[in-house]
Amino acid sequence: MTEIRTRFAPSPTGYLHIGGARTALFNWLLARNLGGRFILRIEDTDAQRSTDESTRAILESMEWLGLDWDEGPFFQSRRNDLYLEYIHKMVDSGRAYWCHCTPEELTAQREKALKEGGKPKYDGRCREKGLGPAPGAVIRFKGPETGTTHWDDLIKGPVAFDNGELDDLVILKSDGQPTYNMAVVVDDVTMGMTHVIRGDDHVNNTPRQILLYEALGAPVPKFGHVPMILGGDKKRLSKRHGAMSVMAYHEMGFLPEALVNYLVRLGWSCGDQEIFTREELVEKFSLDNVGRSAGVFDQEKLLWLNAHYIKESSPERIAALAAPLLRAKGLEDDDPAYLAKAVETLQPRAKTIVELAEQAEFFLTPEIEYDPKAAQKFLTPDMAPVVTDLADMLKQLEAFSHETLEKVFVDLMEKHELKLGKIAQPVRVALTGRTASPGLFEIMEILGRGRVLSRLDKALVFMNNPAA
RNA sequence: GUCCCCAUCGUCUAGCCAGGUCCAGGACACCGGCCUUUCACGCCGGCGACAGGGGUUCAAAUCCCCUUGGGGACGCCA
Repeated sequence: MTEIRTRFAPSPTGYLHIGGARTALFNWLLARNLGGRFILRIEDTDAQRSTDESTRAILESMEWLGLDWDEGPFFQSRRNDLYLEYIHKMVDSGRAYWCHCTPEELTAQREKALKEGGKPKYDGRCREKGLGPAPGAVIRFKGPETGTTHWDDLIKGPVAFDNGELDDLVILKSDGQPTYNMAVVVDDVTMGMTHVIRGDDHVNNTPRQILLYEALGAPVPKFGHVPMILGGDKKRLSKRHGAMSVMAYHEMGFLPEALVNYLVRLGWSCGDQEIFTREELVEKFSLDNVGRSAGVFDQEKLLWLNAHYIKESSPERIAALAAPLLRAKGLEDDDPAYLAKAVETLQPRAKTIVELAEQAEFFLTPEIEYDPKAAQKFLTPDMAPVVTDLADMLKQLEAFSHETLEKVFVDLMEKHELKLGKIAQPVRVALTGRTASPGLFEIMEILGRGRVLSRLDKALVFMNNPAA
């Protein structure tokens, strides 16, 4: 069997969104699974809406997700001569013709057809006129008026369209640019695509494109249409459902492997398995297990996967990801190992890097700020003697470790006849400013004697004079 | 309006193609419990679905038809 070739062909009219990312992922996975090649093509024939900034954003997103391409990126805007060559070849062979209808006439035609209960399509009035080029003229494909066009969709199975449903689509715009359908077909033919995996919203384009392949005498690739992603209200996913862009998820503190894992499982399955390494994905992916129905994007599940991958990652990696967020708040430490130690205690407690960075603040802040409620409840005058004792005992401690600290607290409990919980919470508030944190002995060991003592001192001041 | 596609717990899904082992399995979320110095993590348990109606068959979540519901497409956008 010859090497398969897949592609991802976004138009640079905005950032790479979740749906596009999944389409790219499926193409990438198919190519990697079958040992084929994955091509990236930028469809920028719409000069009005395409921007370089969008192209950069898309490439950045692809890279962040780890979807590397073997060829490209190719730009349609630089291949105009090629499209023109094919288009004129079709005119010469009688498979296409010039059309002089104005946009106004076409709109009128559509409205008329709609009123009569039909499909709003071009009526083919210029088909047999034998017109030539003219200002404002376009070239249309001369499609068959009878018969059916069908294909065996890799995901949906057999799909058939009546050719009578299709009108003569424009292949060359009046501005001299090819239309999407034409450019795509010429590209997919000349780039040797064997598999075209794209969004469900292209199903209606497929019969038209197949007709173009046939008119060009080119082999028709296999098509696979992946279902759309919907919002919670089952409507097509859009901005009002929340973040759409891949990089927004990056900024919200998601790990790329979490997004990839989530996206691939939205529409594809492999028995009951939920978590996949990239290697497993490449090994196990198959279009056979891609579902046919649309799926609702569920951020809760994405969050769960993200939490999972945060727990699984090395503290060093997570620390490196959180460091910039902390730095932005003016929190930094000369010793990267210190942050890594701190982060390690937070990994089972955070669902996003953003969340984790917030939780890590107390490790770095020079001055603890108390949550007012927490301070009021736990930093009470009656606890001052206990905290004073604790500080004294800590000063005399030889080794400042989890084990020795635990021993200190046991002694403290006995001396004051208090349960651990009674002592732990005030100390926790003193050290972190909050009532919830990683294990007390853990954080004390990491903070070190100096920070712990100064924070206890500050707490004592507060306890003895809560009004101030 | 016309055409195309889809239909299992709230959500993602397994099962469907090769009907019986499915009074339907897993995961997220939710609820309860355990663990515990707090919060998480983890572990255990619970709630919860074959859209409806006809067929075919000894037997249907699985096959066929209809209805309903949902989505998509009907551009000189891609």
